[in-house]
Amino acid sequence: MNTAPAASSAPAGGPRWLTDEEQRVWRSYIEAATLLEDHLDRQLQRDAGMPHVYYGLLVKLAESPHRRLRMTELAMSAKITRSRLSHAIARLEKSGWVRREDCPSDKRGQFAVLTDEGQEVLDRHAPGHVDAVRQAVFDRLTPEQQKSLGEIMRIVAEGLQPNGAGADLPWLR
Amino acid sequence: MNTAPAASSAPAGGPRWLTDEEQRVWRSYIEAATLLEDHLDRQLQRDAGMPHVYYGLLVKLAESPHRRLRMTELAMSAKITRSRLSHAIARLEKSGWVRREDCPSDKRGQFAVLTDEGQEVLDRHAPGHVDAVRQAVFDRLTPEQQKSLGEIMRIVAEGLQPNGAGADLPWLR
DNA sequence: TGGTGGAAGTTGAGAGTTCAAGCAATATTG
DNA sequence: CAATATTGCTTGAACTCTCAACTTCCACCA
Repeated sequence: MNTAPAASSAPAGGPRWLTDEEQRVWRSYIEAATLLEDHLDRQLQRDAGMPHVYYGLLVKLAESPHRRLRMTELAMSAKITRSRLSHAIARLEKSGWVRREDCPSDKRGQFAVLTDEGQEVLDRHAPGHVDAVRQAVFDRLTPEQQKSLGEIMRIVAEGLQPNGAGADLPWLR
Repeated sequence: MNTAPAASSAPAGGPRWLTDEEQRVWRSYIEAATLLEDHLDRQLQRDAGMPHVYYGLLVKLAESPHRRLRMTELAMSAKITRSRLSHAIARLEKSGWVRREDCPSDKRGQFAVLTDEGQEVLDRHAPGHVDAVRQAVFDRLTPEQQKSLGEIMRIVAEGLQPNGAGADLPWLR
């Protein structure tokens, strides 16, 4: 959803428009990404009572030593801003799935800790979520396509990473 | 962000967990999608004063006959709900980039029409947006990868489409 | 022709996100 | 060691999105 004046590319320094084929690829990407995010959000909101991102946060915590992570680490790992994470953790705390703990070695620091309830919610709804992901993505792709998707997305993600040879951001603002 | 108890898959009817490799692919997808959407939103918000989705709506209108589309058609084409579109068009109307028009043949119907101002905003910011997309995606992928990405995302999108051999939804609720 | 069911679109409230500003604690530097 | 800059995280307001009504109008059919 974004480009195309008339023909393909401009003569010299003008904007390098997307070719028709590039446009088709981009459009497919946007559509799939929109539908997929929407689909997973809806599935998890219905079944587990939280959006997809929040579920992802619980998973990250569950995989971490002592089920805990510093706020900034969690934010970086989930690729979201600290602000967004602050609000998210506040909400997850209200639901009883996460608890905050002070960091002993740095009085500014906070740990987000997965509670037992949080772990239970995760255990209870993981199968349904995996199914949704399978049905929407993996079951429809050949092994080669899956591999390809992984490589492609890894490249794109790296390019947008604060460090990743591309950006100059102090990490997402 | 979502799956993995310990090993790969369960014996019988149990949930089919993602393999380690599938998990890596999925993680890469989520990260790239999150970073990309964030990046484009920020770019467009800064330069053009609207989020990526809204920009996409203007593009759809610009490509349509008489720069207009019925609300439902626009919503379907952009893969968003009617409700979301209603709010979005209200906002774009306030900004002066879109105007609503009654449909003569169906008194319930509304057209969303791109205004001249809207077209100008689009013309003014398209180059910057194309650049952003190129830098983040196309410049980093080989032609084969681009082709592959297109095929993969087309498949995923089709699977989540209301009709597309998969869902039973009255089109997104 | 007058119900009745469905389609088109909107609305408002609640939830989530962004952005800029802010506070407190740590690191750095002269 | 006292300024000063930086880091870690939070906050509130403005904005966007979702969900569940709700209104209006069309289409169908007896």
